[in-house]
Amino acid sequence: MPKVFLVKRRSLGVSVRSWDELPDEKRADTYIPVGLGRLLHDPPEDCRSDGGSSSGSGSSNAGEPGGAESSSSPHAPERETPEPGDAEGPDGHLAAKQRPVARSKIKFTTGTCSDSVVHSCDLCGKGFRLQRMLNRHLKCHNQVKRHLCTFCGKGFNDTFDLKRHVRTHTGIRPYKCNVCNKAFTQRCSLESHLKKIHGVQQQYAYKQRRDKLYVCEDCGYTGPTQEDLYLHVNSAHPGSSFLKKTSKKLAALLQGKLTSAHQENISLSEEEERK
DNA sequence: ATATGCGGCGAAAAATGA
DNA sequence: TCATTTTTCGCCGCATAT
Repeated sequence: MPKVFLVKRRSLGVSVRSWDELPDEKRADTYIPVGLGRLLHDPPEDCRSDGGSSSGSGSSNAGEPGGAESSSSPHAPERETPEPGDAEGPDGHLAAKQRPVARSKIKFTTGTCSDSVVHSCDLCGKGFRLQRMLNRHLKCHNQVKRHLCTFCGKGFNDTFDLKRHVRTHTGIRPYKCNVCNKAFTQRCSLESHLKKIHGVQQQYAYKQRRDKLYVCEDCGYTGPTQEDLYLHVNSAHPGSSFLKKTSKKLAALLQGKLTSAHQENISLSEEEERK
């Protein structure tokens, strides 16, 4: 398991987080911050750009055990040519890139030392079993972030990281504590809360997958299955991009169900009418 | 085979309480 | 001011979709 070391840098911006107007019970699941509308037009300091999230600009290296090299700026690769349509938001990627860095998490790695490792990163020496893992890792060294937050312009390498970030703007908190009803945006936050506050230890092995929760990013609705979520989105948010992204297979399957259910309803109502 | 999505870990930063 | 809790996010492993 590779060891990583995070180096702290003083935050430059002032936090905009302000959920204290509402009690947790009320902001559970979904809470759209009052200032969101304003935020869209006037992004606060803290939410500005990435720039440096991981590709820290000139942070000091606070000691690197094992002599691994920093994965960030000192050896940062030349900027890759952005792919077409890549990181070019509606208001332009440049705008996002020019914003000052609010927070910096520079991750240093010592690399993985294993015989099975065949693909190693030229920039930080980290090794991976699979080429595709290395390919993805290389994005960490890239200062251009492909996925931009439409609310604040912050960029991410990973779509899921962006999705997760967006919840801080939409206030969607799918993970609810069943003891005190407090809600969290991430499962690990909930689990940490359960452990520290309620002394509830999760019955999962290291890295064991939990039951997947299907979350509607439009309203915070959570369902136990993908089908359940699809049906919800289909009826509540017909224009949602989720529907476009749903796999064709599942969509066709569910559409079939919907249609047959619909036809069943029609024949039922026709029958009732006849009566 | 490759790309994408998601879950999970872990750590920094921020918030909150004593 | 310090300790504790919560929030946020970087990045890796795995599963699934393309």
